[in-house]
Amino acid sequence: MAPVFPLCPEVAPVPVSMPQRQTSMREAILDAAEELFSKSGFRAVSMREIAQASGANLGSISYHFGSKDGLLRAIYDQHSGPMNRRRSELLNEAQRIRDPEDRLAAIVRAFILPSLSEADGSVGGGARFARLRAVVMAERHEEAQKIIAETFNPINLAFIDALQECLPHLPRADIVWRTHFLLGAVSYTLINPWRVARLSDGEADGENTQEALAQIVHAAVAAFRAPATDGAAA
Amino acid sequence: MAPVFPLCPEVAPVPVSMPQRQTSMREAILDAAEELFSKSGFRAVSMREIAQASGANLGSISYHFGSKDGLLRAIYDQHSGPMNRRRSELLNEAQRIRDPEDRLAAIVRAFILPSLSEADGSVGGGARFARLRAVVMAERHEEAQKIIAETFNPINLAFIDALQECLPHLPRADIVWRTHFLLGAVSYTLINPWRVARLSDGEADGENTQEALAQIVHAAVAAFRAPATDGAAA
DNA sequence: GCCTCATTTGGACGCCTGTACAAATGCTAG
DNA sequence: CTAGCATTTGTACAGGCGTCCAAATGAGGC
Repeated sequence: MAPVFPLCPEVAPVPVSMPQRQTSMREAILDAAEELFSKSGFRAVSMREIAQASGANLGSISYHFGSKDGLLRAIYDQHSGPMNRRRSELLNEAQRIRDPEDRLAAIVRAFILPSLSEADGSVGGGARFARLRAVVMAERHEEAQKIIAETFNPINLAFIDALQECLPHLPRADIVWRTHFLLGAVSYTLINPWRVARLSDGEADGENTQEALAQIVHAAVAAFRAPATDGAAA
Repeated sequence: MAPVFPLCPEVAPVPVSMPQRQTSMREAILDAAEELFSKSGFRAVSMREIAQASGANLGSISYHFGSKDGLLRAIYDQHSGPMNRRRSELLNEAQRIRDPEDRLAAIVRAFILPSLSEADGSVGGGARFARLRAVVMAERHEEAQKIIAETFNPINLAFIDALQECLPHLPRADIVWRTHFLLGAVSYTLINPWRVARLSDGEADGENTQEALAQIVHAAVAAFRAPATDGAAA
């Protein structure tokens, strides 16, 4: 017997209005799984942990998602649509800016904002999902990498094209490299937010989204504005 | 086992003297474990896989290292000394440069070169170990994070101090942030070297150490040279 | 009322995990 | 050659894992 969690989050000591999302068990499982995966990675979290955290039965997870991989894919399906839509909108907005300097900064911001902001129109916000992506990517989980590539490569290429338009003098390879570094900086910040605070003795705060966003945009814009990298400069 | 990373162009075909290391079983286990951990992370690799890859018996691993955590710590112990020594040397060298512009670039290079180069004076080179650190760090393995912080924070702070000396006008928080981004870019490149090639249609090569080093140093120097980030600019 | 279908439940399955340990082996010194 | 110690071997263990399934439960249409 496992009488740990009798009944669930829905009829629990919750007031009335806010927790509207917890209608179905399926969503509770998705939410709990995303939370746990983003915190500890994919492999380290067991289906039993997810079951307990969501108040669902172990078998219900299999019933709704088929397998652990299926659960992961469902999480991606839930988020990739809204996130990419948001990024497209922001990119379009940014591209309408005439001044190339301002446009560059706006594009960079549009590129990373949906990954850093807490609200992206879907449950849990974009930051948690972005952290999940970063952590799972680092695990080199094959299925996840395939999904990520399929889902995010097209929009990433659109951003690279937009950047190329701002910086016509740069070889495309340089732009790709710097975009890659930008993604790395975001990932690293999402995975290890506390490191900034530790290295700065609390002067900087890695968990402050606004601060992180301002710092990263500023640094990235400076990097993009640098002249072409001479390969022989090594 | 499969030689998966053809990353290094510099000292590849050494004929006679190098591969004498395989004398003891203990070293064979360390080598195989580092290889596997750096490729797939800590949790995903079982002791049985390590045993098979190293040609050792499962029990021998317990005998030499006590536990799986012990094995991980042994890997860190093997590398952290040489790597930090190398970084200190390079930092000292860099700091002797008079011209602040050249000095900045040299410091950045000294900061990351031991993590990217294949040879750091210890078995397997620094790149594999750095990749291991990046992957394990992303797994949020507690023991590993403790070890990493203990081992690398002091030298990281030394680098930050050196950078501050080159850039006295910058608030320390800005320097910490940009150093953090630099680490993120390196980690991301080590974890996903192929992404650069995919995004650039092969025009850029993420597995080419020299190219990666040149690109990352160039971008980072530009970022460091940027004026202070105004917090209100968000 | 009953029938139906979606969901939930508890448990079982086989496999794999890290660890422990007694026995066998190999090497080195006396 | 033999004694002693370091190392290697094979195996056993207890427990966690993802998956699967038959039975129980629930709610809505007739």
